[in-house]
Amino acid sequence: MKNLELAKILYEIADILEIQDVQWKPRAYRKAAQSIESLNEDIEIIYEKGRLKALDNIPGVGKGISKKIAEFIETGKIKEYEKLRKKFPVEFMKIPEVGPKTAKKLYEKLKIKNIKQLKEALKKHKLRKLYGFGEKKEKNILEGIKFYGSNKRFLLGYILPIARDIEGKLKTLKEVKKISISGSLRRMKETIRDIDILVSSNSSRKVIDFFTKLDNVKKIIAKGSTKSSVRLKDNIQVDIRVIPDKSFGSALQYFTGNKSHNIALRKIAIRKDLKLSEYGVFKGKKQVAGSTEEGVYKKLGLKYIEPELRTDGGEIQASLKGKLPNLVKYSDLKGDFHVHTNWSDGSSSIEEMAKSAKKFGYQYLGICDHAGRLKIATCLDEKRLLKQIKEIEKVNKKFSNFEILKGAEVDILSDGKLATSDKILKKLDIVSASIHFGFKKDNTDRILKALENKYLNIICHPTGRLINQRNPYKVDLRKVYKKAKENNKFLEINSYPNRLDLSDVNVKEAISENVKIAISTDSHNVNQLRFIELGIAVARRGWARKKDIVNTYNLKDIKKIL
DNA sequence: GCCGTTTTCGGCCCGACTGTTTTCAGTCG
Repeated sequence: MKNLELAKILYEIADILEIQDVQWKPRAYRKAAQSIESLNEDIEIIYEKGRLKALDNIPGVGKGISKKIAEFIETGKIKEYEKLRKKFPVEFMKIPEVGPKTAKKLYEKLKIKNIKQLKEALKKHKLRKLYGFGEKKEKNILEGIKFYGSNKRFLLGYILPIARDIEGKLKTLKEVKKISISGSLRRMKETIRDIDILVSSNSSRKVIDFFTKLDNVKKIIAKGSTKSSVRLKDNIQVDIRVIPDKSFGSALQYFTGNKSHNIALRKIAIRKDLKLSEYGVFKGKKQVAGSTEEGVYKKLGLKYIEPELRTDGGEIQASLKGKLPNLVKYSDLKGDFHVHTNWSDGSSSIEEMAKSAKKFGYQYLGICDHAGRLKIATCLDEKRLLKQIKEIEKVNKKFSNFEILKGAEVDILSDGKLATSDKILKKLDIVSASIHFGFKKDNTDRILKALENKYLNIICHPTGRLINQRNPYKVDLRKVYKKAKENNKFLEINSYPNRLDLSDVNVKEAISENVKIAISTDSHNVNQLRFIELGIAVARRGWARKKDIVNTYNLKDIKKIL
């Protein structure tokens, strides 16, 4: 699967074009890149099935970019990109604080070609000589380099399809008896360092040979008779381990982890005069469990623990006492509350989004385009919002057993007021509100004030963090939980891969305060509806039950509640 | 380079914040 590799190239083309002060194209390339990294399907398969026309159908991809994608799939390269990357170092703009103008100056005025040279130049204070550069800027760029260098984890949402693709290919081998993704990926951790795959088989060599020859492998790091590691072209490491079938359960348990969960289990085994390893549960030399995970937990006197809970964060005690939560299931959701359309910064139409949501098996879809007066992301002003309400009413007539909920994602202004007037909000089925600026302040009072608005339903991405990019703003969540509970408001788990906000830890706190949670994707095109599983995973990692999640309610009930 | 609310040509994200050159350039969301 080459989706991520291709997306990275398109992002880099955008950066270089921006350095050259090319108008509009950077935007187009970035939009296409975003769209491609969100795809669930292998871009090569899309091309194989539908050629250029199918590529052109991807939101944000048109005549020009689809040709470049085809070139990439057929030759492994994009000529234009190869040409561009010779003109400017592609890495510079990935450093926070370094934008197109700075990147250009570094290269043209100081002849700096890579990050190593940039570090040296910073040490020698060479940047100070440039117009507009001072002490602070120098310090900020240094910190930016540090951040960029330490940022080696991949986002769950973009890794899952790649891992499942590999899993699917391995499954076609007749030598593969059982197979599972394991490690942090199976625990659905928000970021992933590598992909771990576990296979049971009697002919491990054949499995490993096949694995190391997968078409996207860039480098074989290690290859033995039972395990192997490779690096894919998009730099993700994949580890495979092949074990005998009778040990599949215990190995899956072991390789799923996490480490301290495993240590705790082994201690329990010792107390019971048993031994637990990846090969099984043993009484003396006799294997007494290990072919299934359930069997392993049972033998240790534990109720089965879902992978998402395995953090040694109280799940083992809960399991011993039979007090594990009945977690919300991936199939429990009846709708999505927060998606965008081409009325604001999304790229699919209202009808396209609704059709896809219905195909997803949903009963409802909340369209919450940006609304306000700030004009960020082509916000809807009140006039256009009213017009969109009319349009949704019209589109709704085309559906049965499904309803588009009229909504908006309204900006929370600096004083905590909402950017759209109550008169308009009153007409909506669902009102979401978000902080989109002022991240450096303490935003507690601002959110508390917003929670007082009588038409508000949901606070979106309540902490504002962006994984690997931006820390959460200051906010006293305990006060937010309390007020949300009092005023009957919901807090969002935003499922977008780099948000996952609230986080698992926050969710656990919130539901212990009896706050209801809304899981939404914040989709900007039809392909992003799939992100919902990331949000559900966060909920599960936060011990949420079905009743804690409002979009497990059916259409009739949710309309009443809203 | 993409796309279509009215548009197949002509729009497309603008304001906050930071740091520095003290009046605005650059970055970010």
